Amino acid sequence: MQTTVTLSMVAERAGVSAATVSRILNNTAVVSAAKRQAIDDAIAALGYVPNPVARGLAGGKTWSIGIITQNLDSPFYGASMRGIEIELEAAGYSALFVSGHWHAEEEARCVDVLRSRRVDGIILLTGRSSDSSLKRIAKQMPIVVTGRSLKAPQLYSLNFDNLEGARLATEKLINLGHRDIAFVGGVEDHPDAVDRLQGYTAALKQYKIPYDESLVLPGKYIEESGVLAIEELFKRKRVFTAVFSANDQMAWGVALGLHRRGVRVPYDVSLIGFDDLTTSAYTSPPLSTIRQPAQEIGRLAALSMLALLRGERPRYALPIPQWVERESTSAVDVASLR
Amino acid sequence: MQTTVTLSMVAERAGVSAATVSRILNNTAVVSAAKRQAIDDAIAALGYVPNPVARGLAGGKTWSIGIITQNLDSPFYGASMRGIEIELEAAGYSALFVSGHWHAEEEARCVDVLRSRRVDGIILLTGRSSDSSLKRIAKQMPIVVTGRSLKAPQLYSLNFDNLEGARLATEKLINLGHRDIAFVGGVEDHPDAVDRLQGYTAALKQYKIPYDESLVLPGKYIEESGVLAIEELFKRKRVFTAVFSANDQMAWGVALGLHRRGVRVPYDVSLIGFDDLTTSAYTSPPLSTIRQPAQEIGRLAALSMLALLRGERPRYALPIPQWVERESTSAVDVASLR
DNA sequence: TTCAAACATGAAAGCGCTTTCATTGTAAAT
DNA sequence: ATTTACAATGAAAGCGCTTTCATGTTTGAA
Repeated sequence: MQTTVTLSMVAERAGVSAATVSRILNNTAVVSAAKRQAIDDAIAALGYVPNPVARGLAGGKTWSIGIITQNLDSPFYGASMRGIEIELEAAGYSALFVSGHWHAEEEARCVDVLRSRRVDGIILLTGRSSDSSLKRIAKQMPIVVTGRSLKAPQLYSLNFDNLEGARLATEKLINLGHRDIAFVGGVEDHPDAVDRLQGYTAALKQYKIPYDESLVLPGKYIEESGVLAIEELFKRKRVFTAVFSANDQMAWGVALGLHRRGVRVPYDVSLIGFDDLTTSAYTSPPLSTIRQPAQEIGRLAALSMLALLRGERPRYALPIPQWVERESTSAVDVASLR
Repeated sequence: MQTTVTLSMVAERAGVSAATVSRILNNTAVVSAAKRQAIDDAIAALGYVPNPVARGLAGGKTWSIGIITQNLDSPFYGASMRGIEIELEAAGYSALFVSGHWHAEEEARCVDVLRSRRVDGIILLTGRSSDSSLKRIAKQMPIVVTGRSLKAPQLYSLNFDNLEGARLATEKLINLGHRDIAFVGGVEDHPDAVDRLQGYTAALKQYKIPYDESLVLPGKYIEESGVLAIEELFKRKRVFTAVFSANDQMAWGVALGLHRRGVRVPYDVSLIGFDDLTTSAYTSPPLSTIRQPAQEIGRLAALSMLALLRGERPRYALPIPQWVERESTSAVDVASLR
């Protein structure tokens, strides 16, 4: 702190002007090889590190980008954040994480905070804000959003095919002989929750299995919802041989609910989740699920932002949903049908 | 962006000088009530928001504090980050999260990044850096660390009593009649892992149970380690009726390893973890564990930092370890001893 | 060889704010 | 009434960097 090396000190030592040093730092003009060498030497000798705060003020760029995540402590978003960090750091940017807690209002405040911090762009991980408000933000700075499809200048969206993922999950269950498949849904007004429910019904229709409302349970994407869903299901006395949970966290809860009732997974009931969180490979039994590559989503979001920042149009797309078979699913055992 | 309101615009509208506005903003001098009112009005009318970047340059404070966590996607650190976010935001600070991945070297780089970003302070969550290097950092800016006990000016440490926690866990098992208690340890050169092993041996000694090396397994604090530990244990053919895992994540792996061998928790073997991650309440069966309040740790770390920043000496202490009984532990069943 | 065009570089003006320093005006002290 | 000491405020100098703008040099075409 006391001995902070500034650009002008570098300039002086190299015998050039501050402007020239800046030019080299930002690669913003041609500089003679001799001076370039002198400057590089001076930088090395002094151990100079540019001050991002000053750069921010002068150049208007802060080299920081804001990430609005929904929960800092969600396993899913954690992985995405990691992916973002990896790519952003490699590019010399810093990430400013703030969380919106599934609240459009709070999200708006997050945007304000980030804007006041003069971030160069915003990445919104599956937010609640309206499409139009996102477009408005995009008028001021680049923004990339996940969890929806949207087109606008300076705005890029990365959407996972939730419908297809859910369809695939249901289809797998059907192919294993299941007909009475319960569905535990996600937070109702999330687009992804809607898509997953649609995927479920699409598969049913595809295989000519009648849709039965009594097999569909509401959920909030947290473990507790899974437990409650099973309780409700038993209360309804509806026979089922399989459960498709709209995310892994709820599936863990479902497993517990089943366990409490003495129902064995997968012998009595098959269970499939959605997301493929790390932990899902280590539950007892390990959970079959649909892989949604959280970290990859983060990486691609960051890469897209970087492209936007360069003025390019990103060309990234998320991988397609993948079925991960583990030990929570098995062919339906006709004998054990209650 | 195009219409960014600056301090001088406020000053002009209020008919005062920029200096006076600044003084009010920072509460750094007495200003007559009339002007204060005029300025407040102008700020409201214009919707002025101070630019932290400019403030950072001019005042030397960036109102941001750096958080070095080990993994952005760890359930434990996630909760701590959340706690930090809550307190910091309330105080008008922003958090800059970077992760060190249990690498002293990487941690040092993180410190450099944060320093170059001119953060006002650093919170290090259970890092690998040496005590002396932390003290060196403390000479430049305030720092609070968790996971160790250390005293120095501008440095505050928040340590959880891992030894007592582990002793407590082991004691509970002993009180349930267990004598052959396996221990799955954490990353060897972590102070907390060392403490937890010591807690385990302390309880053994306290109850006059001989320490048996063949019951002690190495681990890396990740799920996989738990699975491997059980495999190793069976390979060793050592009888055991309980397992104490040095963290919850590994305990989940232990549960799976046991499940694979057809061993039932808690009927055949009792299992206890450490941390009390949210998910542990929803495993099948729910995991008994020692509660380490991750979010509270984060909150207290942030609060301590805020105190340090004010030039005060923090007076916070972590809660003592708490036993959380769920369904993975039971009294030893003499009949089922193999 | 000459002149315009292209190039390399420095001086200086900010970016939006804080903070010293100097200057008022005013109340207290003589 | 006059001096003295503050209290309130403004002018201006930065904080460390980027970016015009202007200037002196080259270069290449005529």
